Amino acid sequence: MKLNHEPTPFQTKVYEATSCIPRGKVATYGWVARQIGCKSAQAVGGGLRVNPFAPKVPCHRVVAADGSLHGFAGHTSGPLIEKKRRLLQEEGIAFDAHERVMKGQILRP
DNA sequence: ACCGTGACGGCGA
DNA sequence: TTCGCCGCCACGG
Repeated sequence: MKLNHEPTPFQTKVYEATSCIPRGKVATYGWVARQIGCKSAQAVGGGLRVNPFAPKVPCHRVVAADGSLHGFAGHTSGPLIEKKRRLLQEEGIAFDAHERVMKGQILRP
């Protein structure tokens, strides 16, 4: 039985690429977009926003190009975002005084 | 089929 | 360095 709507082919690609992000590192929306051959990072974000596999797919390892955290589990702000940062720290990701992931931890194309 | 919206990215001031 | 504007792609109504 289908408890939720099935993701589109595009979304499946996004989830797959996101799953490829190794633990202890993070990737940018643009990076994921490039992996799936998409020129719009915003489209990737739009897909993760409705991601029904929230903790299953390491979407918390996807950050903005400048290293700042945007959304998580459909929330653009709030305690969920803090949780996201917490998860990353637990995985060994280091943040600077600006609450941004250090560039060195970000996967680069 | 069209339009508005959104977890972005890059560049210029 | 920070702020704002525009362009970009996919989805839902």
